[in-house]
Amino acid sequence: MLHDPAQLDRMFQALADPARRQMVDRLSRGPASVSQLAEPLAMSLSAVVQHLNLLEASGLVRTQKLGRVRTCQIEPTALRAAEHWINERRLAWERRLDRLGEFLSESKDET
Amino acid sequence: MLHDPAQLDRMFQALADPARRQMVDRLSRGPASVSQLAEPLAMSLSAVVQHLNLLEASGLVRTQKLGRVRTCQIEPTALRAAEHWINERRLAWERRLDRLGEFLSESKDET
DNA sequence: CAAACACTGAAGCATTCACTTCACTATTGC
DNA sequence: GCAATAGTGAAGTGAATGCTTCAGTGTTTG
Repeated sequence: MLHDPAQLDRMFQALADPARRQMVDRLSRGPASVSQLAEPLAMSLSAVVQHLNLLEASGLVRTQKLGRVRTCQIEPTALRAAEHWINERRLAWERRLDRLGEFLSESKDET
Repeated sequence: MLHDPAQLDRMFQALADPARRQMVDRLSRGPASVSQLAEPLAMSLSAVVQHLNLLEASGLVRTQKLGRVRTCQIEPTALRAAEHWINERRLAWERRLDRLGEFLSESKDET
């Protein structure tokens, strides 16, 4: 399920930028062309393309060009990998807390 | 559930660095002091403290100082917020795919 | 009390980032 | 074929990042 650490790195790096997250957000509602992605963003088309290339390199977005328009869509597997990383750490922590809680209430029973 | 966009920004920013993710990973297995966090990392203590301060500002980690040692632990609510952001986008995309699939198989039925 | 310990903070420095502009290449529509 | 469209690529710039070193500050411990 894509546990390549370098890939994970590029993914979190990609998600770190607000403009890129906004692009992912837009794409989560359906595919879009580069100019459509650019439209709500207060920056040049060129800047958007640079962000997009990063998103593609990170695996979060896939694009294909038909004629002169590049259509972009979300790659859910990559999103799932990032989600999974966070989830595992959080669960590890929470399981630890649970065990600690049990331990405390048990040792309370033993006078 | 902490939807402050600036906070989300700081969180993803914090997760973007491999050293900081390694620190979070370590903390998911239980609390640690600054020097314990620093131990596996190939950088100065000072650098680690700088990362740690970022992690704390992002809300991902909480610390408290007793005597001369600062003990750090994970703040699972923050992790959950990041997880949630990703999850929502992924689900939106997947629901869209599902609807599309239904639509296609339905229109196949109508000759 | 002195030395060791566990950080903390400021300054500096090299690299990376997020842009910009401008020039350029394919497509498409008239 | 020519103009408009959709995007690409390279170079440059200023700000942000990720370190380093070094000089502290409190806190324990022998």
